[in-house]
Amino acid sequence: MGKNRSVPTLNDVAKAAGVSTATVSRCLNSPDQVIEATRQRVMQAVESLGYTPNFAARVMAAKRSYTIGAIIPTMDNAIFARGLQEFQDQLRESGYTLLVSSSAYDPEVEWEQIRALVARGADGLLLIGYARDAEIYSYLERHQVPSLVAWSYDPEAHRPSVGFDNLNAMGKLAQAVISAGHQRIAMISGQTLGNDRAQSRVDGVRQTMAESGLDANSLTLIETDYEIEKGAEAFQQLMSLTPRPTVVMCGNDVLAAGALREAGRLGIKVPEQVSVTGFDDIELAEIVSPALTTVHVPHREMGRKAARELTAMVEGNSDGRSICINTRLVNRCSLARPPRQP
Amino acid sequence: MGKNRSVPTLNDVAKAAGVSTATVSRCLNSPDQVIEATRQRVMQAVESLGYTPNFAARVMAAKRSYTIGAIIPTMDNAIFARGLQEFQDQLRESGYTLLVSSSAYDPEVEWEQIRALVARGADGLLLIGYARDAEIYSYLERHQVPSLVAWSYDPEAHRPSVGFDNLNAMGKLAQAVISAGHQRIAMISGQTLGNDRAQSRVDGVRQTMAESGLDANSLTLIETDYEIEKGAEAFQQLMSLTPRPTVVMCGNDVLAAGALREAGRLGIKVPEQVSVTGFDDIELAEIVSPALTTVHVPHREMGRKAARELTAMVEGNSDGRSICINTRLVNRCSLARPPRQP
DNA sequence: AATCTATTTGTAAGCGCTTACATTGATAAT
DNA sequence: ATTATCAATGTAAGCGCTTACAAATAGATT
Repeated sequence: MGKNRSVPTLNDVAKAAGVSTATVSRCLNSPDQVIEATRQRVMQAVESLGYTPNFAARVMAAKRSYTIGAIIPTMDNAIFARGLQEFQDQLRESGYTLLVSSSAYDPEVEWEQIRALVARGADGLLLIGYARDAEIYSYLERHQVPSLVAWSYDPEAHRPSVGFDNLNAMGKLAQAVISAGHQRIAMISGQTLGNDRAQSRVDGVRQTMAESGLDANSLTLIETDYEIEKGAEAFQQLMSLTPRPTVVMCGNDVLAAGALREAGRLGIKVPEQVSVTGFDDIELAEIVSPALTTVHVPHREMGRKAARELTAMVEGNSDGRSICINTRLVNRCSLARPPRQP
Repeated sequence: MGKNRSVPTLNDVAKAAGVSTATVSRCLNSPDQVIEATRQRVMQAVESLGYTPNFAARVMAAKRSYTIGAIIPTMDNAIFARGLQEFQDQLRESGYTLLVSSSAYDPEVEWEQIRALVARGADGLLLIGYARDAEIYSYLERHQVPSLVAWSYDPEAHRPSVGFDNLNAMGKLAQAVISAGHQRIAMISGQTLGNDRAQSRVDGVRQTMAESGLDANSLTLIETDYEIEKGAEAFQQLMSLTPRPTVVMCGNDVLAAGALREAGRLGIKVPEQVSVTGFDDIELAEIVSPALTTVHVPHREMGRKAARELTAMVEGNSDGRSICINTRLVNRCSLARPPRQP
């Protein structure tokens, strides 16, 4: 009641309960080491003082934070949302808190965020894609913070990751495109610089073209940011080419949605005049019209498995395995045979 | 070199540079208190040891973290993404780091996240909407953590907020709906329990109906989660009613997108047979077809202003003002006059 | 030359918690 | 009864940093 109005500490609780701070700490962290009667007294004191442990102090003393950090390139569209939500839910079940920050696709910012999270005592980190300065990985190693790569899976990379094979997934889609009869293929990709996922998707298309006897160099490629608006702009450029490509493969559904919007605006019929494909199968893909033919990525499954793997690493139960998540083609309406040659 | 492989501390740096820890600390935090020569020596030591300050220790000693926390209801769709991105960018400019967590629209989880963020030393908190247990606010007060409400603005609530007037905004849209001639109005709302934004939007419609001489009780209301799928389900229910509503006003664009998708599936023409409206004007609104008539919320402006206000509060330059952001109607294609009575 | 002032640096006391180790008391084994 | 064993609790040493205060040094002022 008439007590000091400032935030109560462990010490205050100890005094109120007539025990030592050690006992209070034990009540909170390993209750079975404390006898029932004492525990009740302590908990009552905790309750009545409205005590909440100070995290900074706890982290410092215990060198453990039960916090996992994730740095994603952007929150601005739904690409990472679903997977991350599942990641968080799974972590919560295991008693971890997830802290997220976004790097806006800027490596400098990402560096900064990583330091911030590590300095804050994150027990582990989720990173998107492999491509980043080696210095970052050695920094993490020095600080003994386990990290897991997600959204990418590359058997060659000897670094734990839970993701999917971007190259093959896009390759399969390209296969479908080519078997539909397309030869003049264009692609709107995200920036490939520092983005292995984007790069692999481009490579996937090229590789499949080559395997199908097409000239991989004939791929018309535009790189741009992953934004609807940018997808629209790129599509417009592509449509002004002669001869026009008969299909526009997009690096993800967001770009494809932009392309589709622009097609509507230009009065170009999809898929009758031009086919368009996406990647990710986020909700958007089903909503646009025509609905997108795209690659389905089981984001939730990825999030769940990533959470399991990362907690295992943090708790010393795993050195970091890699898990490949299977993607699959989703045939909807935006891909068809090319129009008859005029 | 042959040094100890563990993480370097302030002390290590001090020794390496031949100064006291205080001097090193000053180099890092208020460089102008240290003479040039010393500073260089210290910075060199910092560099060569690869030193990064331990945040927990710093927070504990300084009682200041330069961290702002935000708890949003969901990351699963784009409603909060744009505003939050701008919020973060603005904070970064002022030297703050943003940590985000999502509550999945669950008050318990929100409570937990708030505690987590406060315990982690967040200097201030951004919360979405007013509606939450009074206990939370008093907890924040006791811990002296300034908090700012966003996405809502209610002159009656005497609590700092940067947001928009949900009631009026939706009221204006209802006005447009009614002047187009609609009388059988249905609404698909988000859950109103514990969500003042959703509640206000419903109230806005009802109030305007009453003012326009319609019976506010005649509003057919379905409450559901803010998901595309749910919007679709609700729309289907609504369409099986007799007489059918002539317009379906949705609590946000996500629900509206679901409604539109379902309309397509059912072969119901929008807006010829039924009109549909949204709220938020996220990118989705422009992409669906027909493009949504909706309420435009300047999310970036809100994010920016919220960041400014919250940092001012944290730095003691403001006791927390409230700022009202103006919304505006966006007329696109999904709202038209009701069909002639059959 | 003596004194004062301002600037730069050092000393050391915490910040609130965890945990290794010491202590206590009770029960079991001899 | 004596000793060994064990569970419950207490004692106190940090964890890595900031900052009030003290000390030292160098000019400026008289």
